[in-house]
Amino acid sequence: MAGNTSVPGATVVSRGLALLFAFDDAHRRLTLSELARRADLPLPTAHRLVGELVAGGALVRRTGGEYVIARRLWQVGLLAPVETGLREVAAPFMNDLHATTRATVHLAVREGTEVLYLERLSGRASVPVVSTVGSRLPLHATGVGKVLLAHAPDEVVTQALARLTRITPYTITQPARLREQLDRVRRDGYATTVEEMTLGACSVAVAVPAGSHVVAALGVVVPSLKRDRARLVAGLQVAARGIGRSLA
Amino acid sequence: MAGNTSVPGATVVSRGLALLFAFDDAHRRLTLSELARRADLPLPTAHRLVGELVAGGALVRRTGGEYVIARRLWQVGLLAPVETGLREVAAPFMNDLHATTRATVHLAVREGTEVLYLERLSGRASVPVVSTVGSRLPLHATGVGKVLLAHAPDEVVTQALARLTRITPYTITQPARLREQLDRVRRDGYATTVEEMTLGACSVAVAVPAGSHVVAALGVVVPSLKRDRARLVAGLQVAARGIGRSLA
DNA sequence: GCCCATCCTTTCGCTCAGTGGAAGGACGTT
DNA sequence: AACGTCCTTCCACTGAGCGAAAGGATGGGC
Repeated sequence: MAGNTSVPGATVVSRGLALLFAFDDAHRRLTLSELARRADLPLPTAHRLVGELVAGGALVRRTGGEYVIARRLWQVGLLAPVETGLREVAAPFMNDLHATTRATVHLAVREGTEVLYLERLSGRASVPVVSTVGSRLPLHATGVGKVLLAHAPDEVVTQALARLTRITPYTITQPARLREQLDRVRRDGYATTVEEMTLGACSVAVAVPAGSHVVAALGVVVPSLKRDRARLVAGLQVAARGIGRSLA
Repeated sequence: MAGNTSVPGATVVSRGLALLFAFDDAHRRLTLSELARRADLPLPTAHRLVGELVAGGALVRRTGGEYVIARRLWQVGLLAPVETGLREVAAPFMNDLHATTRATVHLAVREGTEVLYLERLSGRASVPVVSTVGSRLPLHATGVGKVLLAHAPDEVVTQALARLTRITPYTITQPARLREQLDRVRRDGYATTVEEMTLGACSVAVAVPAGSHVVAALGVVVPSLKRDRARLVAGLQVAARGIGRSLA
């Protein structure tokens, strides 16, 4: 009378991956029951699969019973061809920008309706920065996100405008106001945010062109825009144009 | 009369992972049959599992039939806690070093009898550099490797000396000669290589201390050591000491 | 002390997902 | 036309995977 009632179409592989993909930037350590919940698996099943993932070197169990992604998976993940050319070309320009501004410098691309951070150079730690390389954030609340959205197909813009999540009191949640800002971004050639993602952090970003297309966005995070917005914009544009030229 | 003859102790999960771990720095793109060979699986089995890995977003099939690690796995891999504290602390010091030397700068730790590269800042591209972040190389043929070996337990040294693979004509393959060099590394406080890993590339490296232990190595790669060995050693030692102090 | 919650672990019999030999197809080389 | 290598599909057998249920372990509230 016993037996299984497993969801049809769910292979062991897909379940194993569901467990791995249960981790994200906000959940780098998960307990067994959290994993089971997030991967939508019965606890005993999760228990066995997680055990196998640990045995296979994909996860590590820490003292305390929390699981984290193993070093081995880090090594394998780094083999993925994620905008390799772009990142290589951008690196020296980002270094220069970082050296002259001392700000946090970001390189990001659009992935659906989110920004995907490809590269980051941390500035003096006084400014809080939430983004991490590999992490994704909504397009409407970040400088690089606004730039990417301003150059995205209409379809994407519509989709993004439909769900303007409030993150701080300053996050723009009115579609009309964001539309207006996107127009301004296209006209002025740069985007800004003022504490829309993180309190105490402002940002400036510009588009990285390749031919006539925009392939990425380059941005900096600073404590305030009052003083040197113009200088930052100029620096960013020099770097972005440099990257664009090197890509051609 | 048909049936299976699957290897005992091999779960689906372990096989899936074997397929993922079939990728390495020298094999970032693999065909189905290469995958099957490297993971030691029958072709039809590999075919099905790889299909599931693709469906699950862990692999991507490129036009031409080659598989590569998917972007999604890159994102998950980056969540692994791989010497996070060390890398964060080291970043600004590495930036400074990179700015003053214009050389390729490396941060690495020992993993068994290999060097694991944690961080890299590329210099002017004229010098060939094989290491990548996340990649591993033998300890005896790299600057950072020699430093790490010089401060490794005897057991590890013995193991490493037992297999001194020749990589270039200048690779040190005589145990006695390497032992002598390791003594010198401990005495002088730095290691060098001269085209022992890559023709046309030399390196200098120093230990990163944390308290009385060595936790990592910091190195630079340059086209030649003739001119500015002393300057490089000085720069490296300042940076390494800075990192060590910040870690305490 | 006792209860209840939440976590993790193990057991166990059913059954279907996983298995891989065999066969077939696509392409290129000799 | 005969061989090589690659990829794909088929299919009958079966043991690997399944998860409800039960059993521990721990911690907090009263």
